[in-house]
Amino acid sequence: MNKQTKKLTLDDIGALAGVSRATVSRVINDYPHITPEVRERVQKVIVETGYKPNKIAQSLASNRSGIIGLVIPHAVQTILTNPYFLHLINGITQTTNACGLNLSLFLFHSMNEEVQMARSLFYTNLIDGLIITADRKENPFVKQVIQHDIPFVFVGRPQIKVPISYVNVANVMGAYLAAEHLINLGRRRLAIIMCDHNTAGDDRYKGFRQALDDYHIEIDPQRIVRGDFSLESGYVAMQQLFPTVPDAVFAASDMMALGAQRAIRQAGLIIPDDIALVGFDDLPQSALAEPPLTTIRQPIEDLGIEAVNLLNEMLCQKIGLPRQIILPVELVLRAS
Amino acid sequence: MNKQTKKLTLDDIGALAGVSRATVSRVINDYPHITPEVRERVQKVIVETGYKPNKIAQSLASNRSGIIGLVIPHAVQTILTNPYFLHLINGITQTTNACGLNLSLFLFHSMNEEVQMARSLFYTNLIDGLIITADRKENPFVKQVIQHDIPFVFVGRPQIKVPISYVNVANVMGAYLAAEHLINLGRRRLAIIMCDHNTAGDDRYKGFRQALDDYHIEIDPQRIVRGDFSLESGYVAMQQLFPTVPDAVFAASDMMALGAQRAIRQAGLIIPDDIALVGFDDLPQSALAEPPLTTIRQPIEDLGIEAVNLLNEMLCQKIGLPRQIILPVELVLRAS
DNA sequence: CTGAAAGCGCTTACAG
DNA sequence: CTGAAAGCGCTTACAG
Repeated sequence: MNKQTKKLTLDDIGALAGVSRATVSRVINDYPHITPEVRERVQKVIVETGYKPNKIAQSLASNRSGIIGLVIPHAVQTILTNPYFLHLINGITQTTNACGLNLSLFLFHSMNEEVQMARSLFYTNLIDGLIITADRKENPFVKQVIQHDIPFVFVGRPQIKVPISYVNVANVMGAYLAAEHLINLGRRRLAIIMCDHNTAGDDRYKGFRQALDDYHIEIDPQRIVRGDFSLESGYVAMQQLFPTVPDAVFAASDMMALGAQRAIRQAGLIIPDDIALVGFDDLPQSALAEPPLTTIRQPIEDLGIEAVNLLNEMLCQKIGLPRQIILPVELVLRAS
Repeated sequence: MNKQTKKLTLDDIGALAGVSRATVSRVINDYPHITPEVRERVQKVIVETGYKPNKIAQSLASNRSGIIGLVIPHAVQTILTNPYFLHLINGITQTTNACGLNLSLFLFHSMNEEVQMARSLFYTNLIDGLIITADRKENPFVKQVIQHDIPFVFVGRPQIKVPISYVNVANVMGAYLAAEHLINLGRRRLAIIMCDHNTAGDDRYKGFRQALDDYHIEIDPQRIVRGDFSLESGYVAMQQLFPTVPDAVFAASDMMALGAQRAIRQAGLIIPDDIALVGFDDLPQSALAEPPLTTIRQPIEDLGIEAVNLLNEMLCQKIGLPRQIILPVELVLRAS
């Protein structure tokens, strides 16, 4: 059955339909000026034979592979515990599937691997464009990619002065909303578990401070502690915070908030009675936490969708200048 | 700079090195019989120019794209909450990177998408081989893929009678170990939260029953309840179990165990004093649970590594017949 | 509107 | 050991 049939080519279809291979190619590529009857005849043969063009040959001839790469710089620790990437990939694949694009995954496990693979990414003509996650401030890909003429879109704001295309969520606004909410709750001894490993952390810190400024609330420097976005670091950070007796804590990520929550529980304190707690991300587990975590929801899946759409427009030459897309966030009220 | 340089071709390198393009191709592909000096001269030019072969052209000429596809049938719910896939992808990319293979991701969001994309997967010559996750018993890909001549490896045991290649963990043995551990703890009122959505669930149930048989322990049918591998389902299942007063529960997945754990805590019971609880998977969050969850660790990352290696051998024609690889699991002692 | 032909950048028998 | 040449299966000016 299928196993024996030789692979059909454009010429075969042309012969069967009584036209040239050029014409078959044109109907496949929706070239407009074709006599309707001819088009129909060809399409009939294509359907009957189940012909599918050889994508590799198409790529070589058209200089377009239809493959985009998702680059996740080495951050294994993060990726393995963080559902963020799953949501992102979900949004991305949804959109590539819809656009007829192929998604190639470049996940690096060491700095070395990163450097090695970068070259083959840029030079081998396999990939039409790149979506790159901006996970750290010092992202070597940022510098490398802008020196080449491969189209790319960052997910998250990269730390760089030149204008480039990226999609991001409103981190500053989100943190502002979180702080404002805590203030509206009547809390005044606000604390923050921040993280300055990437620009998202920076922006969230900025939004938090902005809200305090706007509401003329002072913050004790002792109530500003750092984590690394992980649950463990949130746990430790919260313990550093206890001596300062905060009545409200904003954790710059849900994972850290979940860690803080555990420390709070173990200290015998009640959320939100003793300490109000707000996270950032709205991970699936946050809704399931005990008590459910109030947090800032960011539309991670949409980030993936928008990234692909933006890149796709760049590939179709519809866009010249770098473009930035900022997606809104929202406060999700739960325990606090 | 880089932006202006025209892309080099084999001919360019040949001209620069004073040899034909065929020779350059041969040194690039490590063809053995080449005069050392010629090889060196060519390699020098390649390094100096930073030449990288066009992969698309290589693919067309060699009929080998170097791209393998990871197919995740539509199971969005699962994938989004389950770190399993992240570990798997991590193992897979580690190995594809090392082998010089490219990984293309095929994640489906509906049955319809699955059917549509399947054809282009099989017929467009883009993909050399497939790694397919066997997430459900009714996996339409199983039937489709075996009708084509594309090499493939399943991750997990598919429900099918014909012999095919797959990598799997010792589910039966793992569940046996779990039950045996509970028995050794002196428990006799054993219960199981099972799931029959896929063969992993079946196998775990089987191993559990086997241990009970071997130790001549009866099980009250009321103590056999079902979930769907999710936390919520484990929570609900545990509540069904309370009336049967079990002193030990084996949950066929950590997510279900975590749900059960919550139900147990809310019922005011203590783990392991009142109820011993064992899960299966060893997710990152299981070690962080309160109390830490005793579970069966499965080497998910290794599953990815072995899958790629097996597929790669198939692609290199080193292997003819279908092969099955079963990776060991181990009991991880924590609270229970 | 359609076809003949060149070309995309490689690989690989076939000679020598 | 190395080169000339054909070929992989498409796309796309160029004519007509």
